[in-house]
Amino acid sequence: MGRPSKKAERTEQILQALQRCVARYGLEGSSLERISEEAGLQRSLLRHFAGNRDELIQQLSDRVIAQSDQQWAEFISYLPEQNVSNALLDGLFAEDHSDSEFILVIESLIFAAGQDEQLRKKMQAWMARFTDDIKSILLRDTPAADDEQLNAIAFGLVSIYFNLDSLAPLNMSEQYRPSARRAAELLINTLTPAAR
Amino acid sequence: MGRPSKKAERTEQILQALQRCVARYGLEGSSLERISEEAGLQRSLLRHFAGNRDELIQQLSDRVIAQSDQQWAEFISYLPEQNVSNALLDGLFAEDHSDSEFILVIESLIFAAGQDEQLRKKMQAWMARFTDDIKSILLRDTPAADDEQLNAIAFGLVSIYFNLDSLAPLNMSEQYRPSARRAAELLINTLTPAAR
DNA sequence: TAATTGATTGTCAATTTTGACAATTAATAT
DNA sequence: ATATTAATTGTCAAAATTGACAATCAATTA
Repeated sequence: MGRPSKKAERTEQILQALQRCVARYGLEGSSLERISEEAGLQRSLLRHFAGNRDELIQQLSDRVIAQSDQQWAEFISYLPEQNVSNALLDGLFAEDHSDSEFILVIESLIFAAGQDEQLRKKMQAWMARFTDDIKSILLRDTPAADDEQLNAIAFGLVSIYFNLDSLAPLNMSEQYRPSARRAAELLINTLTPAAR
Repeated sequence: MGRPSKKAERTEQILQALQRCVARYGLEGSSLERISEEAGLQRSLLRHFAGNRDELIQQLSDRVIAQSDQQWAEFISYLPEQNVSNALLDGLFAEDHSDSEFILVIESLIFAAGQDEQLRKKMQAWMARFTDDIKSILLRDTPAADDEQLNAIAFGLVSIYFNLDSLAPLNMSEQYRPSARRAAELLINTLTPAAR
């Protein structure tokens, strides 16, 4: 009995606000005041539902990583059996799929990982998963590919993908998107030149 | 007459400290306290020599951009006439040339540009210069190259270069450096496949 | 030596940020 | 209706951050 708990939805509300703030002002720039304003909740409620500052950041990183893993897994599961490289390009560089806010948060977390041992390990593992997954996707079209070359291409794709969204604060993402997509294409085609 | 001014050296001292702090804690995380500690000067002296917070950031961005332009111009001037692409790769991805601190500051500035009109314009121009310069370098080896492809490759190289250093907080730069270099090589070779 | 310029130190108040908790209000079950 | 659970509001103090300025000390020139 008793009043029903809103902890779940409130926490969601708070973490979403935190995510928006981090994408705009960075981790250090996201004061509890700003977050509470963004969430439309009193600052006391942040503490009540989500704990203090450290706990908030902890939860944010867990949440972002989990979200990323889930969306990425979903994306992979929908990839076609053949011609998977094109679908990968679409997924990474289609305008309507892009979520620069999300990537900006990831990058903020990577940056902050320099001062946080735990966070560093989390983000290291995340990054390794990401590149490994791209490698296995690429392997579907070219099972005999050289591993070193796969590493290079996977890293290149991740770089281009990240860099494109990291230009969002400059309002240059859309200007560079075609170049980004084409560069990624060029990279992939070094693996399967016949697929042109 | 009067006591000789140390403004020049002190300002240099302060901006170097600020640069180190920004690379580690980000712009918002670089409090005057931290900067003064890093510089080994009293906080009052920061204000005395370099002004308030906004002026500090202003000067940092001007300084970083000027430094970048100068070093980059120097680098370009030393490039060979032929086989320039290899020299470019060495310059961008040789371990001993790498200056991740510098790139982390650039990235912090790009991020902060989202909330600062002036800074945004500066960094937009900086980015445009950077990619344009890379394009003209690539043109030396392959004067007849397609412009769209050049744009793509230039953006790809910049992305790989940036991304590699942005992994510095994860201690993964060295792990990924060979892949980065090779990916860049693959991209360039799409322009001059004969040069393999 | 005296005057002058500027570095250096120290202090103070205003503002922001954070953490903690008490008091109140709302929703549910018995 | 009442007890219970938890959301919500409000307040307070501690700490951190910043801006401003006064006072002192150091180096130079006339």
